[in-house]
Amino acid sequence: MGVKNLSQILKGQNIDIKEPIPLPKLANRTLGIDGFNQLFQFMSSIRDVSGGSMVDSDGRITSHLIGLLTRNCVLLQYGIEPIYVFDGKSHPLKTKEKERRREVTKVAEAEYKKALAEGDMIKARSFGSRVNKLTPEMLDDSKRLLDYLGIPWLNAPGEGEAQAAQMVIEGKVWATASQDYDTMLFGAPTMVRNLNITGKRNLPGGKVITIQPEKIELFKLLDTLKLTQDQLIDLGILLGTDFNPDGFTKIGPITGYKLIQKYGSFEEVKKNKQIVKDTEIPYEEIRDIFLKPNVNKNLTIDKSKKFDKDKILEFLVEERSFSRDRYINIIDKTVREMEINKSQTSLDDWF
DNA sequence: CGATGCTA
DNA sequence: TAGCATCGG
Repeated sequence: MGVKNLSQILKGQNIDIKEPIPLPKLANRTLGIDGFNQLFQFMSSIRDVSGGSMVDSDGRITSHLIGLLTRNCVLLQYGIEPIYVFDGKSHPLKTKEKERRREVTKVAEAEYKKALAEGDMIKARSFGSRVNKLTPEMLDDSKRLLDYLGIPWLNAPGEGEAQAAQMVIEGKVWATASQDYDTMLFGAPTMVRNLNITGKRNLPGGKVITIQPEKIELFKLLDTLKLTQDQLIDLGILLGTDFNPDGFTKIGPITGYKLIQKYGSFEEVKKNKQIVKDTEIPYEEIRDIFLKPNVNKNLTIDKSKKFDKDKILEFLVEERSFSRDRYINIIDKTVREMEINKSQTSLDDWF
């Protein structure tokens, strides 16, 4: 989850580069979605009362399937075309970050079990949401459901985020749908934030704000921050990325931004700033992860699969204990809306 | 997460 | 009927 703090820099700027974009305005747009990222979001938010995952009658986890079904039905109803991109092999430099995440999961799991044993459901829920493991079976389930939903998916050779960005660059998809700015470091010209969180969201301190999807363009981001793409990447490295998760002590978004503004590049910051001088990181290699990412170029997206109501129901109701009554409405509505979208599109083509 | 139910 | 709580598997 590197360079998350980048948004804090933007808050200090007078220009607001975020452009609100309501879901209907995304009709007929193709969005590249980081599959793993999305599945983890579903895993942590879709839980039972005591903080556990949702499971079918055989004990297999279904949280990710509930999320995929409901989320994508809404997107399809708006005529939005999601494409899921799954991570392939991660870069060796990401090992440390992956170990850190594994450790967080381990601690959360222990605390979760402890809270359950003590009957502290508030605590159990809190820690349970951090126990997220994605098994190969769950990944297979997800791809199977996407097939039945008629949603294309593909396996990236490396980072899913990087592959999605490449596809925006090539014009294969209109934007990446993401929550953090990593995708911008990979050079995606357009991203959509908050695609997932519609409506109201509770903030710490009892405040409630209304969240809506917003479009962010790379050129506006660079213009506003007066940075080049290379400098944006260097700034990311100063703040910490997945490939140097610790960043540098005492360098947060404000200081990091000032340093890049003042010195122009990571090398120059390193020459002049003691803490950076003292910390050994393979910054050239990290740069290359963003500048020459491990991606497939000019790949063809398989759009042959169609939304198949019967297969969805067969899979989820027969195999995974879903209630037909509960989900038939959203499925039928999706079929209806997609028909309307189709007839409108063909009408537009005619005239 | 998003849909639905309950309450004032 | 808006706003919060809870359910779903």
